[in-house]
Amino acid sequence: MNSASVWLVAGPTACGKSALALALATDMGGEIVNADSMQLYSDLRVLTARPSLAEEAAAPHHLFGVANAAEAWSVGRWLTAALSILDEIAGRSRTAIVVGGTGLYFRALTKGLAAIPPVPAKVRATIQTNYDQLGEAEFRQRLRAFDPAAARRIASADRQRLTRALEVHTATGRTLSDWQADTAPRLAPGAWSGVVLTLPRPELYARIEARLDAMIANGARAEVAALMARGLDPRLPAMKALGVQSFAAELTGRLSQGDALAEAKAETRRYAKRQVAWFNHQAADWPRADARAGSNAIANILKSA
RNA sequence: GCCUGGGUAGCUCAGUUGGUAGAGCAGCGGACUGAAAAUCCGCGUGUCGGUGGUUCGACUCCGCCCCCAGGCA
Repeated sequence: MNSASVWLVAGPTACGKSALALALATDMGGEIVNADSMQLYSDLRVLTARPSLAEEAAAPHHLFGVANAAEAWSVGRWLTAALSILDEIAGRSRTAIVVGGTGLYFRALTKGLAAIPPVPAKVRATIQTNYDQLGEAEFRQRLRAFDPAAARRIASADRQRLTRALEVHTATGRTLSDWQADTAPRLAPGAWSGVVLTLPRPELYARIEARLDAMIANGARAEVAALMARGLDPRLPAMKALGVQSFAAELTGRLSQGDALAEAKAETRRYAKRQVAWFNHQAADWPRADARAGSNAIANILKSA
């Protein structure tokens, strides 16, 4: 990347990232790139707190609402799309402001993602069946024969990672550990600067509370009803967006309105906590900034980093 | 004012015949390479309303006081 800058703005949900990104973009004449795994999908604008049409009109926005809930995007797919957009923005000599709460996406950008080819659906299905038949202990035993490092490293009951490891070996003939050891950053180390936004826990939780209340007032329930009416596979990523299951349960009468909202709030708080833990440990070397600081203060941090 | 039932974790509650207490929810800490708003691991956080007494020992028994919910007045 050349002299044009790439700014990465990370932080927990509801801390004010989008508003800040917009302020930075208008101040700098920059363009915003989404780094949020759920704002990728077009179906849940309200529930995923995606920028409004008016906000999107105020500055160029990329990768927001570009996917259909029926599709399953992934870090890899996002990374490819994001890199090509960053390239275009650099071509215009403008500042790219990559904003979102998905830590893994930032990691893929700054530390790389192993170049593992897509695993065929057939292989995945076979491995899932294997897991069901063998049970965790035996499955792990089988994985150990091919990829002892992965078998050792993956925590107990972590089916998702256990099956992924065997899927990769089956599909590529090379172990996941091997692939992962062979990973390089996609953004050159000096070509970007990042900041992690922080907020005191009580303040963050208060904002989450207010945000969920606002979502309800803005039609989140209808959005979930429309999504559920499509009868999509519940395992699709978009179906796992925070609140979808809770409000769907409310629609079928399994949860009361109050309980569904309370559950969605609790899940969002736990998510925010996981994000904070991720950034604290995976992006420990990024500068921090209070999310309430103005865009000027944050722009200065990004410029000097 | 009297009667009854309660006051135990942030909340709702459990606690056998006296041996300093435990569940759910909430919360807290952590892991993290293609589902990552995912997936997973770990942790009870407590003047048992207060105060006297009985006892080697009281959340458990007794007295008094305070608070809450019902009932009678």
